[in-house]
Amino acid sequence: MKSASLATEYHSDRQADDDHELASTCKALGHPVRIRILQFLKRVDRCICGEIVETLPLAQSTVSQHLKILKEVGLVIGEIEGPRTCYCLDKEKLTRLKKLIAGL
Amino acid sequence: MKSASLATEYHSDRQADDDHELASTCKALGHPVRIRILQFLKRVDRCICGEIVETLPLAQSTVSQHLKILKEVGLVIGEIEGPRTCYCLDKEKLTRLKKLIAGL
DNA sequence: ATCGGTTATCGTCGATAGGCGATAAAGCAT
DNA sequence: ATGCTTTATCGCCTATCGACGATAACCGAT
Repeated sequence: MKSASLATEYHSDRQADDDHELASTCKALGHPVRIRILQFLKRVDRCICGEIVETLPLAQSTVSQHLKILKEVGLVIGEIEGPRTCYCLDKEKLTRLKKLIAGL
Repeated sequence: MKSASLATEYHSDRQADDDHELASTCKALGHPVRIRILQFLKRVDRCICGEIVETLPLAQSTVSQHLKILKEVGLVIGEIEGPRTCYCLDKEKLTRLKKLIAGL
């Protein structure tokens, strides 16, 4: 059961979904360390977690948390390769973000 | 006194400033209500606070807080007009955001 | 089977975010 | 001066964030 609220008066459900997607993606980008991680991944294309940890003045567990957040919104993909995890950007998701931002 | 840390190894100060600007701007965008406010301001160009409150299912104080956050990062400008405040987008800041996002 | 290397998760802590009602502040009108 | 309208701020509460160390989980090699 879904009631129309004042808040959706001017917005289709489709639009509301976009709003939430954009907000949650931006929230994930709302920390300088996570921006750095994205830029690093763009430069190196793909790398294992340990390399990312080396570039940052943070504990391994903290970096792993940031990577988890980026994974949850789909900006980053992590593939398990034996004992390690290989990370890379999801370029499609990044493109979609750019499109949503450009529409503001 | 500024020491070079491992974290800045691949980043100029200029780049670090951009990272922080982008992160804090994205952080401000990281809530669906604030996305809605920006879109509403785009549609109506400019309006007083009360009109924004009417479009949202939130208390006036809550909306005022969201507007404060958008003002702090410069996405929104608030001009006091007598007893009320007139809000509008800062299109230059929005353009800069789009540029920074496009560079990711 | 155990060890070494790598990454994810847990638990904890202080700080911040997000919501609200109540109240202050400011300008206009009476 | 008193009110009325509008907006900002305060205080409170709960929930989430961000950092860390410790530990678990996983795999490959010995």
